[in-house]
Amino acid sequence: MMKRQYPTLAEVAKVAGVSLMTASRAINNRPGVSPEKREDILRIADEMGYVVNRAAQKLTGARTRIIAVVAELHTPFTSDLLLGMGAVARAADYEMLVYSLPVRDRRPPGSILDLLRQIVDGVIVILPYESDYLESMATAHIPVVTIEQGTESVFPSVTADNYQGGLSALQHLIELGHRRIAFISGHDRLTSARDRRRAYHDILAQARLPYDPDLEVDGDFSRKGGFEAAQKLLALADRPTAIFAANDISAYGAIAAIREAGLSVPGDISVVGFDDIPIASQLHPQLTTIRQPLQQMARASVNLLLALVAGLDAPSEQIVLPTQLIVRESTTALKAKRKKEEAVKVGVGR
Amino acid sequence: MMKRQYPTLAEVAKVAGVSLMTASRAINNRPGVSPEKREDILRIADEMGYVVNRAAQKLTGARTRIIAVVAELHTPFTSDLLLGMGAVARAADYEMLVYSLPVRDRRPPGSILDLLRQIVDGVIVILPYESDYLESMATAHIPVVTIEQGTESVFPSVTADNYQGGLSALQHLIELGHRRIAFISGHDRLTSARDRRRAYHDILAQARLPYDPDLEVDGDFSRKGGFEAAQKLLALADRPTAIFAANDISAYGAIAAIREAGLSVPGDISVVGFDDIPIASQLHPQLTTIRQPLQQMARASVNLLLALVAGLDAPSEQIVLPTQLIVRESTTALKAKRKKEEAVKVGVGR
DNA sequence: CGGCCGAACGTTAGCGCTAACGTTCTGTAG
DNA sequence: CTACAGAACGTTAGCGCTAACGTTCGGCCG
Repeated sequence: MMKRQYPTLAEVAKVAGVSLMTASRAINNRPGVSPEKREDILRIADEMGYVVNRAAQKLTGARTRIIAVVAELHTPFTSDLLLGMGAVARAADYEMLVYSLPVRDRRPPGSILDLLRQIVDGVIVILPYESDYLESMATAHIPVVTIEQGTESVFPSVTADNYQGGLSALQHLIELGHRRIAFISGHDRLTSARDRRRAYHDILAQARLPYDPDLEVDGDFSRKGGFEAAQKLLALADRPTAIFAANDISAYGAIAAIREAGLSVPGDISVVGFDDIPIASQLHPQLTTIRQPLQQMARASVNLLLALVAGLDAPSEQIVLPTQLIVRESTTALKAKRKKEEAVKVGVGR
Repeated sequence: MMKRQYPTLAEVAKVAGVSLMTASRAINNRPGVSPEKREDILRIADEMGYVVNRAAQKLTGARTRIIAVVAELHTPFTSDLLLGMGAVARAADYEMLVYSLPVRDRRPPGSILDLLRQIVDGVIVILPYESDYLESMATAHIPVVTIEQGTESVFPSVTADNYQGGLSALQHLIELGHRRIAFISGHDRLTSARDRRRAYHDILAQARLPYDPDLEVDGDFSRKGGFEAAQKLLALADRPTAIFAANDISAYGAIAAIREAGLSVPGDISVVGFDDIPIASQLHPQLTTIRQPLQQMARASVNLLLALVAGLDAPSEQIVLPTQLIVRESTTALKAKRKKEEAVKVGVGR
């Protein structure tokens, strides 16, 4: 269908009165062409509306200057991450394509890499959860960088420091005087959720606070989950004075439950989230949370990938980027009176 | 780099003891091969891990069974739309790639189509606003379907019926007895925003309600814009009893402002949004709104595109899909007393 | 002034595939 | 028994490009 619309390199070369190869060199900015001729060719190519055919390019084994990102599109941050990656890629004169992974697809899309490697030079895989098919990807002979795969990844990876972020969030609550701190967890399927939970356990130990299994409730990373988890926490005889929710969404669910119970945030209960989703600074109360370094993750992953593409044998690097505590309205110091009570009851931390 | 890892068709053919072309026919499910041989070849190809090289395929002018979607990734619904499109495409044995348009990029990405046509069989363009570069796309010789481009599109297009949706929303308010209805608008840059505004003007005329310019305030499609718009409306001497916000986000902004002013929704003021974003059914109050037929839009656009790809000369079809009024908690009938007052003041509508 | 070197170009082969046309062979009509 | 149609296969050319070699030619050295 519709042929002969775009000129080929051969046609450009003919018009320019040079050989095909000279035109190729000129266009790909390679040595072996005199400056005048190069300029000539480029001008003519432009006038003729020449566009390289990447399919042909790829077929010969050359780079196409396209990268791909494989991601579950509606996961909280993917769109921000992708936007960042696109910008970084474009700045490096690369184009970026996205493959949208079907939601919770059971089938390994290892074949997706088989497809992509025929088109692009490298792939970034955003897989928030551990997956069997990561291994199936190892056989696809194309540079791969993973995001959010934790430190066990076979590929070079970039990830936010979920563990340190969790520590900061909890440290913040402890500094505000809280001793009875609950944790609303996410799916353990997610590497990030596990790291945040680990931070919770470790900080208790570190601050010499007792671990109460009643204070750890599953929140499913969802608003509903957070809501129900908070209800369970509020029903406890000795309810917590602060809650660390594994993500912002469930934090807001918890806040809704707390308010519905006639209590206030942060007056009665302080709440810290994780992620710093955009509305965290707009919804009331503005949420104290942990910000993920999305822009840095985007930049790091693309740069890492491009290095691999360029053949720089970057060792299987694991880049972990720092998170940041953002203090807003949803947390406050434990009231003096209750603080004293707590101190008596629990014993003074560290 | 890394060559000779995947077998080529020629190798498969050799192992199967047939010619290259016979193997090609077998794999592409074309006539001219005996059933036994076909089965044989397919089995061997599978065992050898053969994967068609789409770059080579495309180079010969054949279909690659890949489509692309060009979209601004973080626009409200794109992710839902894309998910739906991906599912439909996969069901038709097509793969789908996404090109993430830089946010409010001034540069025409017409060149993007030049890139994509070398790789895919057709493109869906999601452009919520009118754009000059749509025309620049007309020259790319590849099937294109647009979404949300309104009826002036040069390409076959699929869109939600924003006008009818606006009418339903306002009709709902009128049926509840409201006469003094405000409109919080979006950017006029967006086709959808313009259609919703038009519905507002038309319904006033239709219901013989007076048009009061004070009741039409820009809300920018954002939470903040909705918040500020509502503040202006509340400051009016004769404030509205109902608000139609051009999208859910600004509706929630408006609700926040109303509550901050010590009024209740829907007790004092009813609010209708547009879009039915996921949290509209979760946030308090659950929002009465207009649902966009995203799944249908996804299905229609992909099917339309695949028809074009198949060469069926679908005329430049403009598909407009119906929206749906979802009544939840944010609207209620105007209180009898006030209703009477209003009736006297304004005159009875239609 | 011959020889040699390197920059500037050209030619050839082939990436993996398919369209288009050849070839072979079997069955059947005349 | 010949002719011939049609299914089942094979061969050839070429899609647009680049790697890997040729070729040419001006300049510089001994």
